Amino acid sequence: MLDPVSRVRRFNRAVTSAVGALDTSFLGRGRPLGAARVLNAIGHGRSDVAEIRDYLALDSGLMSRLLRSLEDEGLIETTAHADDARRRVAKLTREGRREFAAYEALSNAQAESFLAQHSQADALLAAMDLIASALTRERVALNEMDPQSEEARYCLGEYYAELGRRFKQGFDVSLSRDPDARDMRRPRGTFMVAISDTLPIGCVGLKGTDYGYAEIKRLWVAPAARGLRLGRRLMDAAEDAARGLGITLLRLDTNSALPEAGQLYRTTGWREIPRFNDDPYPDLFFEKQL
Amino acid sequence: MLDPVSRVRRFNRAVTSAVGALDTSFLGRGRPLGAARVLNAIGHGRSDVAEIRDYLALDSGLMSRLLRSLEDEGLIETTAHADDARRRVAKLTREGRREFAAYEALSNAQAESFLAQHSQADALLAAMDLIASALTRERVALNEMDPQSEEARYCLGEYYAELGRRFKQGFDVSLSRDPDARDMRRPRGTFMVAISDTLPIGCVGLKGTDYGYAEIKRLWVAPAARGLRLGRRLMDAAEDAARGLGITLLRLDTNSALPEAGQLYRTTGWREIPRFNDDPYPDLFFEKQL
DNA sequence: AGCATTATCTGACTTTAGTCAGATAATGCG
DNA sequence: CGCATTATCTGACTAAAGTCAGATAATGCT
Repeated sequence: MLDPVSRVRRFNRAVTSAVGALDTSFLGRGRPLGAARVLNAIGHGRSDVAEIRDYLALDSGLMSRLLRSLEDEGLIETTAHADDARRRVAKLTREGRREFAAYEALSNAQAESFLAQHSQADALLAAMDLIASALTRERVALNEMDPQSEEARYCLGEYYAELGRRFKQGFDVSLSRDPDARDMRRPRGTFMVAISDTLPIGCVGLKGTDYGYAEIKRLWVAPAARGLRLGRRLMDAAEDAARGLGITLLRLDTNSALPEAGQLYRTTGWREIPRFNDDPYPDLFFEKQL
Repeated sequence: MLDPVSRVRRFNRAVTSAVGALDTSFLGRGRPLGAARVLNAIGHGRSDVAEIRDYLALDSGLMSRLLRSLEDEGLIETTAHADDARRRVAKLTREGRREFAAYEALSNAQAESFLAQHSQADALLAAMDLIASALTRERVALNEMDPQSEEARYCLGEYYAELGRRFKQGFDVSLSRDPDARDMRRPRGTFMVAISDTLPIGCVGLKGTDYGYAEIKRLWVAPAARGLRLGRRLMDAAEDAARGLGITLLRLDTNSALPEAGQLYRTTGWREIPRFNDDPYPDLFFEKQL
């Protein structure tokens, strides 16, 4: 009744029936679920037929027929791939875009009505983020992105907000040594964002310097994604990128108010060194030889 | 990307594919999903054919055929209902119980492996409870139960633990006037447990006294179920039960460290009165004329 | 008793999903 | 160039799910 396994199974049952209702909504537009799923995959930017087939785990014969039926409806057009005429590329027609928008509106309305029904939406959303992150853990992509991209800026904003909450004295970016975006772009450095199904849930910056080492900056993992060893994955990726750039020495600074960060560094080959900058926030300094 | 609707939709996607995997596990025993679902419904105690059909939303023709195929496999037996020979009642045979147990083992193993894969299981379970409660809110049953039943004792244990956390001085049941279970059984009183799909998520006691009034005791709502107005439902049910028992005056005591409780009482027709007992914990006393 | 209602069953469908063995055409590579 | 490989398509299936119009028998109600 109250053991963890029962609780997981209760969640499964609750969600299965809710998701069932969600699926049937996709049937509200007079189209079989398979065709609707393909249309939506195309609408969400997947154009390569093989990619869609792979994503939706469809047999090639079935896929071909579904594409044909969407073509007959006038919702998509397929053309040969520019580089490889065996492959086909699908895109929405004007009418297909309209139909896709209708599905999007349906999904949005469903999500909105769910939110409207529940007063404690914040707690609910946090719980949903946590579960979604856990379920998609193995599908988290680490993408190199511009430090001024929308995704990167979102992560940094969350990062600063968290520092503000966790430092006794708060956190003001302008007092800190905010790294120049140019130092976190190739060839001087890089910036990586962990994306879980479109949602940014973590980041790390590699900042080039002129002093014979590079710095790790802005390591952040969304609260909903903690415990999934994402911090370690981000650090590994940053170190790999550094090696690729010919960097042999890394440094970073952190604060003892972030014990999980210090713990991560200590267990992954970093050693504590004396202060190497005059930033007012950090009180711990590390170095790692690659 | 980060708006609430996107977050809900991300959760839906994550859970849909996870649930898909769950469904296919039901196919591992050489039986179509429909038949497996019916077998499991019967195994979980649903015996009335009409009830199962309703629960699984099956057409009567389809249902009939699924029952036949399970009968042919020797997993179930159907008999006419004792009171109404038109209705049929299905129950598992010995072999059916064995097969059902195999499905149960599969589900448990799946839940266990999910838990094993995730280090922060406590946070994950709390999030799952919250979501499951929200999704099944309209299906929460208020059952009259013995105050010494397993479900009731679970609720009371959680209730005491929460008082311990929220009272500055902690909470020790033995110092409080722990109501005698007999006073919370008919005809003197009653005890109700809110059950969401097998999980107790709230309770309330109605305690009879010899002083011309009854008391409301042990009103508790699980953290995962707050915000769903369950406290109000429990109170309404307790008041209804009191009316049914011919009780016309209710009293209760509470503590100002539980502001949401005081708020609930004040907005539902209770008025504050002077202390009417010598229990060391409460500092607020209410009364309501029915 | 007579008649409408109800629960289930049966037969005759259709639709959707999925499988599999080739066919066709483009590409990569020695 | 020739041949293996690859991506897609077509035809010929099967299985599962679902629909619908009666048939059958028990029940409720007057």
